[in-house]
Amino acid sequence: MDEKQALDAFTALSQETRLRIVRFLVAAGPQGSAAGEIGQAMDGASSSRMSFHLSHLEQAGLVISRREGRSIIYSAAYPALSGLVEFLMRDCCQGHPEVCNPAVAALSSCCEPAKGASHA
Amino acid sequence: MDEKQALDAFTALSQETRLRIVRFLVAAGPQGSAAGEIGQAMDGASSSRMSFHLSHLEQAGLVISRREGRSIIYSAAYPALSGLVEFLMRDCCQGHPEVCNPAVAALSSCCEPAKGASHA
DNA sequence: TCATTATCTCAATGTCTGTTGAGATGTTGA
DNA sequence: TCAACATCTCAACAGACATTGAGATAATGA
Repeated sequence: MDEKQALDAFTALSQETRLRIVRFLVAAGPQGSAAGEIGQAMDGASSSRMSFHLSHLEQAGLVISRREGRSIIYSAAYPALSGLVEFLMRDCCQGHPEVCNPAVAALSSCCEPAKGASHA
Repeated sequence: MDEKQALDAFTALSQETRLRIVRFLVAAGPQGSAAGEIGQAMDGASSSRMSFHLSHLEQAGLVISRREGRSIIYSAAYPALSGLVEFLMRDCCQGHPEVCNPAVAALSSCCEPAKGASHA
C-alpha cells in the first residue's frame, strides 16, 4: 500500500453510499453480494448510481468483482483493507504501544470466532 | 464512532496534505508537533493552507491541539483512529477470522515495543 | 506600548465529484 | 433469433472542495 493507493481508498470511503457499500460487503463476508442486491440494501439506489460507486470502489481496490450468470458479484477486498489500516497506523506510538493498542483490541475482538452477540 | 464521524474522518484523510499530516502526527507520537513544524514537513506549505487543513482535521476529530506559548501544538487523536478502524471492520469476516487477521497482525506488529527496525 | 513571530479567518477562483436519465452491452432461456 | 433481465457507459448539471493572498488575532520580549 503506497500513498496514492491509500488516498484513492480514503477518497472512495469518504462518500456515504460507498462507505455503506464497503461496510455491507465487509459484513457480507468473502462470498460477496450481487450489484442489484447491494443497490436494494442502499435504499434502492438507481443502477447507474450503483455502477458508478461500485466501479469507483473497484478502481480504488477496496472491492473485487466476478460475474456469475447475469449478475456481477462484489466482495470486500480484505487484504486492501488490512493494508490501509497498516498504512495509516504505520510507525504509530514510537515505543508507546498503549496509544494504539485500542485499535488492535477493536480489530481482535471483531475477528474472534462468533460465540454469541459479537460487536459492541 | 457513528457513520457521520467516520465519513468526516475519511473525507479528511482523502486529501494528500491532510493524510500526510495525520501520518506525520501518528509517527510523531503523543507529544505532537507545532503547526509551523508540520507546515515545513509538508514541503513548506503556506500558513493559511496548513491552518485550513489542520482545522479540517481537528473538526473531523483526527487531531487535537493545544497552545504552548506562541505555537499551537497538534497531535494525533489515537482513540479516534482506533474507532475508525473498528467502525470500518465491524462485523467483518462473520466467523472467518482468517480474512481480517492480516489487519490485526499489521497493527500488532506496529504496536510492539521497538526492538530494532520496526515496520515491514 | 511596540515590533516580531505564529497562526487563524475570509472571500474569490478554478477544479473535482455525485446524481440523473437515456441508451448500450452482455447474459439467459425459449 | 428474440424478449427479458442485470449492469454498465455517457453527457450534463449542481454543489462541494483546495488553494491563494490579504488581513486579523494572539503571544512574546524589550
